[in-house]
Amino acid sequence: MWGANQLRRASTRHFTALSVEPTDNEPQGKNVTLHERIRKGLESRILSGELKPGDRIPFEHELMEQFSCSRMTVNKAVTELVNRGLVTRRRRAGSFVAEPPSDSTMLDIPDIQADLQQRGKAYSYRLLKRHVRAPLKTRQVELDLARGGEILEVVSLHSSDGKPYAHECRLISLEAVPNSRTADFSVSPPGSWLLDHVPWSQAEHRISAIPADAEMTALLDVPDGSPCLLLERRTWHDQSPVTYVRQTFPGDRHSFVGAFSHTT
Amino acid sequence: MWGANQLRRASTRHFTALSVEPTDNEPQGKNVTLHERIRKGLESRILSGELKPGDRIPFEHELMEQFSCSRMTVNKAVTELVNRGLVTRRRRAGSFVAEPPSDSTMLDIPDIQADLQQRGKAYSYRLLKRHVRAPLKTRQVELDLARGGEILEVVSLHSSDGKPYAHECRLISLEAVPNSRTADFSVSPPGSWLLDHVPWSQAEHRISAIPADAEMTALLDVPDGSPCLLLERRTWHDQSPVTYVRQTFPGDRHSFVGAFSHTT
DNA sequence: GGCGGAGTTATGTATAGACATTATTCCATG
DNA sequence: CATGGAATAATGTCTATACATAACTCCGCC
Repeated sequence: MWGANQLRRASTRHFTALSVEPTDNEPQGKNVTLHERIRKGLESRILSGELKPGDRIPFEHELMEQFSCSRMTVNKAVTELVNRGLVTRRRRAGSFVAEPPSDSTMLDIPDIQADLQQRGKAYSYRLLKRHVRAPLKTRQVELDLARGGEILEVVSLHSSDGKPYAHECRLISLEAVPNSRTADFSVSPPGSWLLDHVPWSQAEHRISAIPADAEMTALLDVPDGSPCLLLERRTWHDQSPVTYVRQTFPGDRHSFVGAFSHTT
Repeated sequence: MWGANQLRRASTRHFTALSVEPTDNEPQGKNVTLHERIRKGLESRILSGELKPGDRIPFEHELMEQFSCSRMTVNKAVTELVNRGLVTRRRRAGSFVAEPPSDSTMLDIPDIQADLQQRGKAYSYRLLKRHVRAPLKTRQVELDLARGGEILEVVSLHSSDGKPYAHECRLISLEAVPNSRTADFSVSPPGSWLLDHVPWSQAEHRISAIPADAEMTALLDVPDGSPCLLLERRTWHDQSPVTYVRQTFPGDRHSFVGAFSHTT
């Protein structure tokens, strides 16, 4: 009935991490509880990428020994990580780093693919441009990404049933993701590649409405000046910028839909 | 630097509640754990409005007795409610239903007020129209809201530093919120009134880009046909529709910004 | 070989008790 | 009357233990 994209997994529990953060090497005075220290220790190992999705985290009895505490305490820490979606547990087998949620349409384009297919549409993708270049000195976003090095620019077009669905211009930090230099983006979009290679990232989104310029008019097949939805997203991994993407959707054909609740 | 509105507290942990739900009168077989039953019991009393923000929930020793279980078990249940933001605790005093978060700009207009003031802008509000009417039979949204009765329509304009900021057309279910019939919306917007009177609601959002029509051109002071951001929101309380709102922002002046994270 | 059951292991839930912390009440003393 | 301090009552954390449950391993019997 309301249809269109889903805006899911949009949570801001940790959004402060984008500005300030406590450097993690167990500082903060003394009044940190034990289960919190255990949780934060595991959490930072997961978020930093040391423990990757699918990896087993230490058994509860190992953590008991390591922190010389009771099982209830480590259980509380791990249970909290399960609640936050970072960990899944399997009886007899152990506890494992969870796969990052893939239903975050708002977070990345490739889910448009799943979304479209769910609604019986054909998804297709076309690479328009791909090159490595220096950041523009006038664009702070590009300088942040480059961090002294170069950036990879990937421009592409996503289509639904053969009709243009979204235009995407993406910048990737070669500093943060060096092996993106040799990745193949001619078949699948960079978004899905990044999701596989850089899980557990934070993102900042900006949605606005803009008129179609000459380029969009041609690529998206819309009248000149017609309203388009512009979605900009900057993504970080472990405090360092990873990618910036600018996606343009024809405004009359698409919208972002999401369900929210006060209750978390 | 990125400025603009904040898209906060946007979480979808419970978004399935909008479609299916388990009616709550403790069904589901037998394999429901005790702390879950305790938590759900309190949760439904809070979400239904029986326990309002500021109310004290039973002491842990009372819950112990009521469910004849140990304190650790009720503690686990209440701790989970704290994690979800439904409850706050004060030593010696007890545990209380939390105030609903007010930083949810995306969820309601009145926070634009706070947002603007924070950035040194003057916020003003003007009521354009207000009347009670029957739902249009051709609009499913209005029929859902009315539930056999009438609906209240409130049209208003929000301004920043004297310049139009957003146009708002709101429908309120007189069935779900009967005392809105006599509420005064000439000074403060209906959004903030509703937040005070119907806390703990769920909402479904839709963001799209549309061209300004003649009415918006005049009210928002933008060129004819220029892109506008349209935010539609339907809100439920305890499974029943409360309000539908349609907010139009000049696209060149505003955007929605939010920070997200995979990690919850 | 394969099938089934016993044992093993790690998580899942719950208990009873201990001590700490915080904030309130209330009383005694100056 | 004010003020300091003890008693009190709630949550905050942690322990040691128990039993349940799921899933895997291994071994023996047909």
